[in-house]
Amino acid sequence: MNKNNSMNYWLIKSEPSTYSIDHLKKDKKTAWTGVRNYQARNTMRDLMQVGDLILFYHSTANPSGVAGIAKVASKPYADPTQFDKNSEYYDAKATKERPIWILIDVSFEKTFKNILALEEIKKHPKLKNMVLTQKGSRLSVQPVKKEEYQTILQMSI
DNA sequence: GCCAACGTTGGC
DNA sequence: GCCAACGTTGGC
Repeated sequence: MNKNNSMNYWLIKSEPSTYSIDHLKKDKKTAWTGVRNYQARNTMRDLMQVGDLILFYHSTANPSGVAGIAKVASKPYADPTQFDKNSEYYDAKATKERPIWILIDVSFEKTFKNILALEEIKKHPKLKNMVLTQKGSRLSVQPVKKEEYQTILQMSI
């Protein structure tokens, strides 16, 4: 567990055709279901803390980019879809006693006036080392440095 | 639609 | 434990 009380920053990806920032705005809060990657799971389980701020990223979109801000709204708990036989995220190896997939709730914070396109993010010298802009990076839940977060916010105005 | 890069699976 | 094959992600 992360014992340090300072705020951390994150980025989560979603395809807007499946779940966009507008969906989150309408729902106000949602369980971030369906993450089936261990590294992303570990980030949600071990590192994210209630109140941390999250860049909400639209992938496979026109354009792809950061669409707004969300917030960590719960402690980690078992992703209910792993137990649901009718869900595309069902995992036969998971049990209630030993869940495999852990998630957090995310709540809506704000939508950017304009999507901050990946192209713009890649151009900015301060964002060269973001996990997002690394070649081949596919992580759907990833850490963002405070400086990177602040740079993104400034660019979004 | 293409395809590079990545993570996972499973044979050995 | 290695690594080829496969499925997925996600930019373009």
